[in-house]
Amino acid sequence: MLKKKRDKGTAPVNRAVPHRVLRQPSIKDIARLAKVSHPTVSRALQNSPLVNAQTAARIRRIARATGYRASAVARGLVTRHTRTIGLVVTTVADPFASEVVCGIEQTANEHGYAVFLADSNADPEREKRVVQALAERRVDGIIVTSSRVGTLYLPLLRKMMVPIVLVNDQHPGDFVHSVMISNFEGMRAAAAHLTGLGHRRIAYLGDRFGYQSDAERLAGYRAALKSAGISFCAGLVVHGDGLPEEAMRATEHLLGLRKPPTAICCYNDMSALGAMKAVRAYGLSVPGDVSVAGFDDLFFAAYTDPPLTTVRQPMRRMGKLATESLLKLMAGEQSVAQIKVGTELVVRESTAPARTNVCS
Amino acid sequence: MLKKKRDKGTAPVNRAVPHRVLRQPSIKDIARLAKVSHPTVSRALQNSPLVNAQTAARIRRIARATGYRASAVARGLVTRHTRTIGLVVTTVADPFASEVVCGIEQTANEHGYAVFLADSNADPEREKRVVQALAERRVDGIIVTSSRVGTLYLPLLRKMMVPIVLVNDQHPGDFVHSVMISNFEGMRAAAAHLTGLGHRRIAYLGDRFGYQSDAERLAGYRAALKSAGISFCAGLVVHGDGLPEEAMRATEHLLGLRKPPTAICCYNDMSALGAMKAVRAYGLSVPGDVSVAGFDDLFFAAYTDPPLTTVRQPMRRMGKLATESLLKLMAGEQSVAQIKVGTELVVRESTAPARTNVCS
DNA sequence: TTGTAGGCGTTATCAT
DNA sequence: ATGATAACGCCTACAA
Repeated sequence: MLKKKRDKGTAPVNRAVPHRVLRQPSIKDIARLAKVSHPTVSRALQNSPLVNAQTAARIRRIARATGYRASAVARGLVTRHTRTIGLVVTTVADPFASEVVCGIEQTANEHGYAVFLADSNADPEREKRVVQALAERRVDGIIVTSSRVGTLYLPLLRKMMVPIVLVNDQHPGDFVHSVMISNFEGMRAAAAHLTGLGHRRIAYLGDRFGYQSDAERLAGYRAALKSAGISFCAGLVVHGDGLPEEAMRATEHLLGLRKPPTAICCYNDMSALGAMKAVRAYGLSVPGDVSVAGFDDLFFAAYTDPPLTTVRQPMRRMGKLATESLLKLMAGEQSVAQIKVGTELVVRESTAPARTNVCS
Repeated sequence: MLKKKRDKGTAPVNRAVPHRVLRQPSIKDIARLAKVSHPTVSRALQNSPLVNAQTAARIRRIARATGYRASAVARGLVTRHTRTIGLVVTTVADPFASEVVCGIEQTANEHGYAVFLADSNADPEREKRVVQALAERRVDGIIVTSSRVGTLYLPLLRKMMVPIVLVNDQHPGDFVHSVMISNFEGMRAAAAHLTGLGHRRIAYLGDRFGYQSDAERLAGYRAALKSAGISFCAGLVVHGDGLPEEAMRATEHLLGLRKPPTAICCYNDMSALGAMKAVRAYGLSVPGDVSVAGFDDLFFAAYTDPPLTTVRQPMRRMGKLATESLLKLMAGEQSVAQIKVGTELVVRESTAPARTNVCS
């Protein structure tokens, strides 16, 4: 029986908490059982060719029988890398983030890396704290998704001396490594789709916390307008916070305009959800009276009524790309600094030709 | 400058990968700088009263200046606990799971614990592997959410000697610690709401992978029927996989029945999403022709058209409760074995009185 | 109040 | 092919 050494001689009563008094077998235990030295056990378990096949087999058998698992923490101490990455996210409880997280976790896992999940709640202070915590845990690399504070703790990240990859960060980055979505092209495609449908009064419903991505999408929207010969109207640009609730308010404002828009380009699908609800609440119909387009193509986009026309972001793949980039960096290789991934316009039924009598 | 010792004498060129050749400062570095011994540094940084206030201040200043952060891996080796918990989830890319994960992460973080996120993809083999990986990393405890294979690797978990808490596991558990939702009462309330509205032909759209929870919800549905004096009709029970797509198919089947239901109780909101779409596609309206009720109250429930009547699960709180339970267990305290959390019926607009001419 | 010595469970470097 | 021995960075006695 394996007991903590410090308990020796004290007849340790197993009181309700077995896991605190018992110890997992160590490499030395296995060595003793196999009548070899610990290094030999270590070698055998790593399938080193240097060890006799029979001894190796015996050692492995014993290891399996005892349920021995080498301690990654002890190994990490000596090898100086933990095969662990830190993943900082504003919140997992967001369908966009959770898809990215999923892609990251999968890829990391496939390469033998474990991931520490850290939620920042979009709170800069908390974000700094969690990064500190990751540093203490000696992660080999860090991925930060949709950080709203990128630049804020940039020096902090620098000091950690581990590679970092950003996914869709919201700040104009002097950061070396990141994977970003084609915000400009994506939104331009959505807006162009709308102008192609004959819409002339098209609104943009942005995200005031989106910074970089919001600016790029707005620019894409303006570019599409320009191409269609439609002059930009600042009054048709409103901002929510990327969530349905605020998007409803912003949409109500739009609908109350003397000359309301016949179409709305939303920063993301969450906003589109709110926009559609607001249009209905106003007694109008989507897309009969106003067309609505989203951005992201979250799972629910195909199930709204009407199904949402939106710009697809390959979220899982973005997570995968970020992880692969980080993996390279951690291996000491070079990696593309700015990975840009393309979007795809998914036309569903929330957008329709503008009604001619409404056109300006 | 701190360099890896092994590089000494070799004039190490800093080639593109600073983090592999540099080393983070260790406690000894700080000790040298502060002209004290390492234990003193250790004590100072832990705010031990045993160390002179001025020396402590000086040490802390130096530590801060150098960006020193004690290595959690070294500490873990000696203290024999890592302040780390493992979180196994079938997939994070699921709005239900991600809410629970969020609650867990928050609570763990507040208590100084880091969480390893492990995705099992509902694959038993993969689930076993990730648990092994967690064992190697010497997590202090494990939370498994919505496991479909609970019993399968139960012995494995036993061997790890760390406490485990399950959240909504899908297998009748002989597991000691878990937090579960009141499936029976929740679904009974939803179905009772429907019978109260005058519905007599009410269908149940379940989840064939839900096992335990599906069985309980089905039982709740049957209980409500019984209370209303409605005899159970097996033909009105269909099963999807908890996702919209399959729910659509199941709903189409229901709608094609000679005597189709006027209301559908769905296993979860995702299924309800599909059910509503199928009803519309069939040329019928929700709730005009058929009422639809969900379960979970995911964020989109308030934004569907019509807004979804559903049974709320306090997902974040469930995560919090699970974590608190695990925290107690890890501290060697007792904890309630089976925590049951209540639901709340949220009546929105996807349910309405049955049309009298349709009643049987 | 501080320093010295040992050990946590591995891997790495030498011998043999 | 195997075994001593020494790190890794920290904490915890115990000694001074």
